[in-house]
Amino acid sequence: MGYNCDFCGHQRPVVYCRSDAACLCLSCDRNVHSANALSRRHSRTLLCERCNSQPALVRCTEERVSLCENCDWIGHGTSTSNLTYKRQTINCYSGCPSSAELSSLWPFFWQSPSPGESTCEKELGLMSITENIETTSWGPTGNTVSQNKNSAGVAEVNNDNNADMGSGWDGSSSILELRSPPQALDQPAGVTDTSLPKVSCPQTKRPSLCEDDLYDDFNMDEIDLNLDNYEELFGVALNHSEELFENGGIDSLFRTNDLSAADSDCRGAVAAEGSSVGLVNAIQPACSNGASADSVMSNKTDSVLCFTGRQAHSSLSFSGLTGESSGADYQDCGASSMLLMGEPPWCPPCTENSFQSSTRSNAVMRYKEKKKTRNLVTIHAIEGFHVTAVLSSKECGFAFPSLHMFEKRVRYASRKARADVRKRVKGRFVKAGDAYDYDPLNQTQSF
DNA sequence: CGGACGAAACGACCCACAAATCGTG
DNA sequence: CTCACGATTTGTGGGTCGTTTCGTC
Repeated sequence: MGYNCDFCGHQRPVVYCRSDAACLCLSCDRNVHSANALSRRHSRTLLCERCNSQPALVRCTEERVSLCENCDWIGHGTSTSNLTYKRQTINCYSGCPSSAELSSLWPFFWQSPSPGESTCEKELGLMSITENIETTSWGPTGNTVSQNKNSAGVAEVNNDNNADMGSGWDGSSSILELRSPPQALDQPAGVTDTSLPKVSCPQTKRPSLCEDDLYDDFNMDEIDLNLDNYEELFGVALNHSEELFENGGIDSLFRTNDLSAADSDCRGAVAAEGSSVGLVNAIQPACSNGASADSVMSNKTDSVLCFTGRQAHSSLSFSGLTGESSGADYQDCGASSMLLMGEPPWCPPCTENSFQSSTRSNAVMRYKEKKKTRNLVTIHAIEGFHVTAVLSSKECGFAFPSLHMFEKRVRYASRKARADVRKRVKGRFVKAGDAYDYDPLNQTQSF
């Protein structure tokens, strides 16, 4: 991640593609995401103008700068003057919007002095919309450019917590609003508003999240481990996942996904992001309502909660063979890295440990009991999943640059197919014609 | 309570070779 | 500048082995 376009390497990056985890200039964004129908579905947003590595979530109208969650928190979250900063939520787009539509989506963007001066951006004028009503994989009603026009491209968020707190969570919310509720962005540091409801999505009639909910209803073990097969996870019914969505407040994120079977690869990414984000969102109000940040983040047994998040990711991503995730995964999957930093912006540190020790120990016990079966479920899902989802770079028209998001994703189906049928000796490939002890084709010993 | 021991889990490594990438003319 | 060609690098999966973690005595 740097200060040049990840694709062309010399233009200044302007937008961030979550699906590709790439920072792109507008020209490359257009080129890359017009390659095929799948790439057109990628959800993009502005790049953080401060760190130049993360997708921007908000636009500070005072400083006229687009900021990611981290930079926004660093710049405003700890400052008492953050109340004076007026910020706007930055919406995503997909497809290949024209310059006019981009300007409609991000009116501030074209006022900004930084982007748009290169020939790269001038090409925008030649852009043609092939899917101007292209729906993304995220929004319940289709997070489209046209949809965003209704709100002038921005969902204005004041620092008044009471002002339209739930606007980002209604049926027309955009992906960004789903990921980062306005109250999380603007809630002053160190303030725990006990008047806030316990639900993460006040207007979506989600069940309240109490401490027990955190363990019982929201424990991924209760959900993903019951999956008999991976189809159940990504099937139409989504029976078990329903529980996740109900409890995590991301139901609308998935139900309306109209992804084709051919796009199942992206579907995995959707699941990964959605799951983690939902967890973060659900954890947030729980913390802000008395659950100590320290109890969540720092103790040895804090793994109860942290692993819950890890579970959500590893179980649904269908790519992490190890079943565990690194910190980078959280970054990539869209979850706030604050979760890893120990001081989430929505959860000011406090010393009181509000978790009952017995409750925690019970949760630990449940975790340990189910730990063994977890990986089996995940691996089964992986085996049946990426075989059908993988496309080679030739088949796709371009290489996936976001491989670090899912470390074990197969990049080249042809190589996998060859490796699958290659003869081995004790797991190692052998030269063609040599004696072998394992033939994947007939599964018999040839000695 | 702490050390010793075994079991389980985990990750790194290896192999051949076609495909992808790079460098040169 | 484009193309062709050779050299180099990459990536793929199953088994093995060393290390770490966990549980029991």
